[in-house]
Amino acid sequence: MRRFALVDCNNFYCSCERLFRPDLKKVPVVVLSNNDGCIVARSPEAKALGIGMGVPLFKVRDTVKRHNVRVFSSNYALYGDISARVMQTLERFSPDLEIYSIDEAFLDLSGVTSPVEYGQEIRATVHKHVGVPVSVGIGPTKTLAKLANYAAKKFKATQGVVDLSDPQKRQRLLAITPAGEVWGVGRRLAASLQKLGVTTALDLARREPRRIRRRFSVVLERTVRELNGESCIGLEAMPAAKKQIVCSRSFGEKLSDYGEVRQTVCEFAARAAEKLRREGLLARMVHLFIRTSPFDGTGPGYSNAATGTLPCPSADSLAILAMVTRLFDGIWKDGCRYAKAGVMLGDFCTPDQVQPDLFSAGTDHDRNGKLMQAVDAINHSGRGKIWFGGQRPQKDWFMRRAHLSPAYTTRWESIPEVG
DNA sequence: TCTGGGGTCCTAGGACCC
DNA sequence: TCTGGGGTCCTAGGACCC
Repeated sequence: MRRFALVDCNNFYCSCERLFRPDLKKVPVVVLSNNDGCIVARSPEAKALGIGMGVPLFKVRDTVKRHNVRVFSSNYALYGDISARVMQTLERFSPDLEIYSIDEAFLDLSGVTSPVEYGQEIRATVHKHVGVPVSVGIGPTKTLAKLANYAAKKFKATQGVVDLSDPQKRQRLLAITPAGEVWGVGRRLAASLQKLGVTTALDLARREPRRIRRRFSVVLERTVRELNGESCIGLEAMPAAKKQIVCSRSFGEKLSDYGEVRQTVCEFAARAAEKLRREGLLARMVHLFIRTSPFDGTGPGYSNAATGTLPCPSADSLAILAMVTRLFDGIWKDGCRYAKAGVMLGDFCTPDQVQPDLFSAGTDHDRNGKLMQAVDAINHSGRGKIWFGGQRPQKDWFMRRAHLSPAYTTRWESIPEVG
């Protein structure tokens, strides 16, 4: 029988912050989204205080103050590095591993004879080598492994490992799990299902897959089958090639000045182009959007976007910047308080798939490839040493990060000392 | 005062083809 | 009265995930 495990770090960002701060054990900790906007991770103590996931910080200020909740800005340099260490450790436990997100991975455990003990070993090893707590869910399908992981986190008695290979055990858990907790069932679907009298995961599992397909979609049909132990979603050990790259951000403060917003979108364009080159891809499609805040009652609301096609697929910052400034002039409107903008690249191909322009000598990629390599190499050692005309070098106001922890593992100056 | 960012997949409908 | 059938490609929008 096939057997999948889902290994998921517990409150990952909070656990990372605690790694070098033993004094934060047992106290409530939260981590914020970009711009210090919303709460995106909570320690168990913070959850117990009733602080919800995704809640804007300003709405829980009182609770934070009253219970001395420790607040951190998101520190992706730290989380990315810790994540890589966790994944490296997991690789020892299965040759087939799919890194599903920054804090979770699916493992193929098909040959393993005592999965629960194996799960415990995984937990202990990650804790010893990296120091963050993980939970392990095991099942014959990915959806069931996900559900097992949910149970492993929710019920203390499981000691962080749950195996749902046994159908009876499976049924007992499904019966007490709300349908909305199932992987692939979001808020909207949960509400629609409710109307059909489907409230628990077991209700969903007992529906006729064909009818679910007709009423909803093939995606939900697969979910139903997976809940019944029929594996429909395989392990993807090779990360799929990206289909789009986005660089977008809310501004640290509202901007109304043409020049300032223009510089900012150029900055996004340059970052997106950098990501594109790191993937080794060329883009044909360039998309730009700007908008005011939907929560801002003080000015006129405005949101607009434009898409352009490059004459020749490119990863050249200069070509992409030129396109973005052209698009920008097409959608700019005076007198608005802009809150957010973003650049999206898409319609990718690889350099060997490019059809060169009949009337020009070589592509942008040929002409500027070396220049881009040099720029990336220089900027790699610390952001913002070289930038293009129009682009805005990063400034303090660009993003609020008032509660940032040190980059303990990725900057020499920030390595903790033991006295 | 203060509300994240980066992705994927599926479906329906229109344009167009023979 | 009554005007086909089968197919592809593209886009926008919706839903989901972390």
